[in-house]
Amino acid sequence: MARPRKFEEQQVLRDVRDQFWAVGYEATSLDDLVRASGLGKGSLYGAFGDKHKLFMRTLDDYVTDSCAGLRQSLDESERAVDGLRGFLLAGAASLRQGCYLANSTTELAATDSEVAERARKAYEDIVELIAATVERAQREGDLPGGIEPTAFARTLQTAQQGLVYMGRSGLPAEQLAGVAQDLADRLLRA
Amino acid sequence: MARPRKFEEQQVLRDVRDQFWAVGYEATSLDDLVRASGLGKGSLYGAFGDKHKLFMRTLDDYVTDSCAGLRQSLDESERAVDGLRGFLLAGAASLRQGCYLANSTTELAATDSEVAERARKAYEDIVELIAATVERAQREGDLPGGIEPTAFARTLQTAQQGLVYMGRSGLPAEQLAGVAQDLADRLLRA
DNA sequence: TTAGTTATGGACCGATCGGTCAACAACTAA
DNA sequence: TTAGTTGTTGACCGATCGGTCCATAACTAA
Repeated sequence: MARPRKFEEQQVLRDVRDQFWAVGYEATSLDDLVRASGLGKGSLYGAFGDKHKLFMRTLDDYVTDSCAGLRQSLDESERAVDGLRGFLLAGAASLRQGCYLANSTTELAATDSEVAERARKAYEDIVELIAATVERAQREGDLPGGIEPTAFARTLQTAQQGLVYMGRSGLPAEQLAGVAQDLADRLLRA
Repeated sequence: MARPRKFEEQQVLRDVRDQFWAVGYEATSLDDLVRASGLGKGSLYGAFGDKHKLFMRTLDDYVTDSCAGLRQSLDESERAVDGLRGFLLAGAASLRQGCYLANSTTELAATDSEVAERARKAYEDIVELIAATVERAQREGDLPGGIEPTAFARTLQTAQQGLVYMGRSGLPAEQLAGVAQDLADRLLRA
């Protein structure tokens, strides 16, 4: 290792991610990242590669952490349907900040195939988690057996992303919360 | 007028909008706009002002046209509930391209108050249109009278924006169409 | 101590950014 | 015709972009 790094990698990645998150990928300059991380340009390049590699790293970490958190939240719910409700309501929590993956996908997926592919995989993974929980809710008698789990999981995911977007668009928090309740009530009734 | 303009304003605005739409605001350079419009930089500035003014103009036009189209589509529906269903399904039509307003809002609303304000107004206008159509559907007996029109309009709008986003994220067209049908069936049942 | 290795940080690079401007072209009114 | 006005064009501007490089610092192994 010779000379040791003077920074904590995870902390730097979080700071960099927050900078990208705050203003977007294109609007973030290397100087912004230097300022946010406290590192010099050379260190940033040496440790993480160029701007795009660094960005993809923060996006990967975000997706990994988010999926792990979702899995845990779903598994922790004694009744699966409560987990599904929590998943929906979570979409109304981020407000103006939005979701890092959704913001990045909207900005870049049409022109950046790496981002597009990452998003596709992430949403497929989430659908799998949700679908498994839908099946559990059916076994627990909280959702009709006739529902096709994967298709319904996509419906829930779409509703959740709608909430995320309406929050980003500036819909007032209390109105957004009302929509979230309404959607949960309508989509998760037995 | 002295020397007449050699370009058609509406056509230039559409070309410029399509360029912004294709890659985003920040990723579009003035040279891109010169190329897309066929005009020189000076002409573009003389006619529309700077990059941001030009962008806001295209966004305003898009919102105006979209709202007019929606109003017409809703009014043309013999049964209001069919208009509402059409509104939902329309969210699944744009696919990767997404919605110009939604793309722009996600990219810019957090840092550009003009865009944020424009988006907020647009979505409020749309909620009004939808709410009026919800009331009509109630009078026509296709929706329960107990529903609060404005709140339910926001629920439908949120679901529609979820569809728009999932399309942008790359969800395959046939799956997106399935989600749209599913959402319409679940949210618009009497 | 010394030789070797890696991390640091900012000076520096060519390219490109958004925006300006002056010379010129194309019209109208007198 | 001529004077006045407006539109067009691309050369040009300073600023900033993403990225490189290197002198130096901070360590380890011999």
